[in-house]
Amino acid sequence: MKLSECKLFRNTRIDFDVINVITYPDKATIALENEFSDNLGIVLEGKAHVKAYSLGGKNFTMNTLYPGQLFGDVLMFSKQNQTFPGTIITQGKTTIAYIPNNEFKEYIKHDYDLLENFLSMLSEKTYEMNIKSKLLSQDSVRDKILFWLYQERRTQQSNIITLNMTKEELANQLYIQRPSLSRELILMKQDGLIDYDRWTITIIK
Amino acid sequence: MKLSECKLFRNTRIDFDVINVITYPDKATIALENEFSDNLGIVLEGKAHVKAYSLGGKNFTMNTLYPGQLFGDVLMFSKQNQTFPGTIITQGKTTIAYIPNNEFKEYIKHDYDLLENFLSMLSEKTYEMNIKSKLLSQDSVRDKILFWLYQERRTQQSNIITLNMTKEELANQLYIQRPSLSRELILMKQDGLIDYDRWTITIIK
DNA sequence: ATAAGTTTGTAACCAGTGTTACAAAAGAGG
DNA sequence: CCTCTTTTGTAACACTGGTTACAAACTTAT
Repeated sequence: MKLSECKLFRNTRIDFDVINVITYPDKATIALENEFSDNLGIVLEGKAHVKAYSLGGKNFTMNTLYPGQLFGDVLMFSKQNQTFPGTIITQGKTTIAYIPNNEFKEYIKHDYDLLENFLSMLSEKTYEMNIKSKLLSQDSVRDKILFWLYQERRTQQSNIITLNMTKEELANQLYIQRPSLSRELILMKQDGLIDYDRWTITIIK
Repeated sequence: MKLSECKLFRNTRIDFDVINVITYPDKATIALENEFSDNLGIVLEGKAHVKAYSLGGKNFTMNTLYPGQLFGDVLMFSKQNQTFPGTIITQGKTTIAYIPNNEFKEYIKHDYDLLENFLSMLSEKTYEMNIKSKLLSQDSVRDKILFWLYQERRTQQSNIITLNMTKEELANQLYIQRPSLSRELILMKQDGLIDYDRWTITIIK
């Protein structure tokens, strides 16, 4: 993805030539949990996980950054000297563009479209996190599955939910264990709530 | 709290006379989950809970809004027609100021201090939510307590954590049950990790 | 078609925590 | 000082869901 194609720069007139771009190999650590940030990062190619460690020692993925998405955005304007909530690790060869915070703040002062794009992306990030909190707050495995299904029904506009991932990955997204997911899907099928196969889950009622 | 004292308006020159202010009684519902928003809301007096219902039927408090804090901010700039993540309910007599989205967007275009304040508040909200996600991701009651204690140690700058709430409220904040909290605190005391009484918890190691 | 690798289903076990109910302690008010 | 209310401790129980391990089904490559 080119910088000019990023949502952040839609309708804007930034001189992209001066922006620093770095390509990382797989599994590269590009920012550490609790580290400070001087730059806005924009993922151009590949993807990166934001991982944090729970006190029990398990690490969990807080967020996955795909091309066009930002990191360091939340830290740029918070006045309390905050730090990265998790370690950012590339998944496969990944290209990142960096813009120093002070430069970006100048851009934003003089380009209202850039500002609107930035605000919009920040808001959507916050919204996503809201949804994640809600998911985590569901208190049984079944409720987590249902919550996820209802979300997907809205975005996929269908009762037949297509899984674009393995059950293992789905379990990760739901912050539950794979056998627990398996067990509960079977029970839900028995209860007539859903039907499912390898690639889809159908919401019956 | 006066509008002029709100963090949002620090160093700004807004004409506060034109802003609509409403005072609600206790337990008033001022916004519904999944409702759209046309206004930025600013809490001036009292407080309000943002509550959502889990599928199991339990309601849980996602967030509490205190004087100076905003709601509807995340919805104003998100382009995907998003809605309130929870129902907003006053706790005690509560005063709210409203600014229509389109007006606020005009203000922000022409007042960089207002913009910086807004961005800063939005970022801090996102940061808070990050912390909440991390808390929810801790996988045992003990880890949740420890996570909370470590957070508090940072903000209170002391190993002696002052509770400004009952154990019941603390349990709510940690999304666990009060007897579970009680039980685990006793075990942690036995294990020599903490000491505690009604008003404080002391981190020993 | 066969073999190897991956994904999913299945079962048994049990630790952790929600639930409930009651007792004890602390605080508030007269 | 006594009573009433709120907060906290305590105990027993049930049950969800994590854990582990293995089998079955499905993919993929040769």
